[in-house]
Amino acid sequence: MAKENKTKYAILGVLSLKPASGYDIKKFCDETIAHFWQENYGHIYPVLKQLEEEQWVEKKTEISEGKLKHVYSITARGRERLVEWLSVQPEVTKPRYEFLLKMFFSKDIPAQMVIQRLNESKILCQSILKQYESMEQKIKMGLANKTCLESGWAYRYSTLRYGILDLKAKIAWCDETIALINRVSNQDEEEGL
Amino acid sequence: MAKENKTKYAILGVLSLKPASGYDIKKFCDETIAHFWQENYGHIYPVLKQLEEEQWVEKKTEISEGKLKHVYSITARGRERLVEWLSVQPEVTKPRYEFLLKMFFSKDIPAQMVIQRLNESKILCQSILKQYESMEQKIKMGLANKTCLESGWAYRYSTLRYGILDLKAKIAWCDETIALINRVSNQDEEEGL
DNA sequence: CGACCCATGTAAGCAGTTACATGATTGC
DNA sequence: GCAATCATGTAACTGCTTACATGGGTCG
Repeated sequence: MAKENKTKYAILGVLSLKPASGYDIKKFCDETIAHFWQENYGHIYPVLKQLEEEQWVEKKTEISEGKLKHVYSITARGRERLVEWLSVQPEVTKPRYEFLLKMFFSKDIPAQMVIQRLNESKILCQSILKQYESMEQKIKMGLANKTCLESGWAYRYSTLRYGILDLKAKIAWCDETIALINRVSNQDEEEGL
Repeated sequence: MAKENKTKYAILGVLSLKPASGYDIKKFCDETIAHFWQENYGHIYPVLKQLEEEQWVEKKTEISEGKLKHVYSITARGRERLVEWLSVQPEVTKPRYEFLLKMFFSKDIPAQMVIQRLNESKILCQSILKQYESMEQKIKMGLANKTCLESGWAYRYSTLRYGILDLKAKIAWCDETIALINRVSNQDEEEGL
């Protein structure tokens, strides 16, 4: 019943790269996979406890510089589960796009307001796209220097590429939608005269 | 605290078009906005009750052909709330893409399996794209016949266009990612020799 | 001395999903 | 007679979010 807990596998994935604490996991999510995945402490810590009970991960408590740190590492059993999960074709995610919901019902607000919102969205997308593209450049330079040729770079790179293609599509959509609404609302005015 | 209930506004939006029962609302979601929004009875009915208490909607009980039907219509107050919600720039949705999460951590499964999954995704996207494009054709024909020139068609049309551009981007991404993984795994083999 | 990062966790609570329960009508 | 569609709801449950609580270290 209800949805499957995907946080489990996200944590398992992060730990498959190297052992980490709850804090480290959160940081990794924010710094590296934030464009398609988010986690928060309120979910990470309880799920880590759960994973420990299921023996998918192991806890080691370290004390360095007076600071307490719980470092978790993936077990053999955990690695099996991870591979099992990786091997299953993911279900199609059916996200709920609030901005499209608003767009769909927007006839009751002024067209100029809708266009303004679209422009704001477009500008935001463009700025994120710039960031992604500079990340892409860095990866490409690294490749040229052969400094990041460990196995798996291509998978990580592809998720960035997804972000880039997705943003470009969104920007194109904003452009064509602005043009469409302008055309239609001008037409309405002419008919109104 | 917690997330805002967006179902409220989705229902309000549907009722702003015309009065409907819970059943009708569900049907509308499935038939018309399913590509970016889903609802289920387990949420619709309780939220309708809530909206009635807040006097955003009104209930009228009809009995036709022995069947009980609760028809809800939006009130003036409800329309105000809807316009208020429409006027606010939606937050950027940060969806969790399970397929990208898997992709990111895929180095532990065979490259050929990843490619197969990508191919399956691509084929699925293509078939949905075909459906969307035939819907688009119908709308365009309707426009030519001037049969659907009520205000607001452009907004609904734009949501379909979003679906189309999005799917095209996904298909392009599948293609380039398959090519990338093929290139990298061939390279690995050569180095292995 | 205040801001910021490191570090760990709990509690409350809503949103949303799935399964269950019920029954009439229509059409093959 | 059986499946599908119309029609309304409830119950149980989980996933995830947000706010709260706490405390040490570092740097300007």
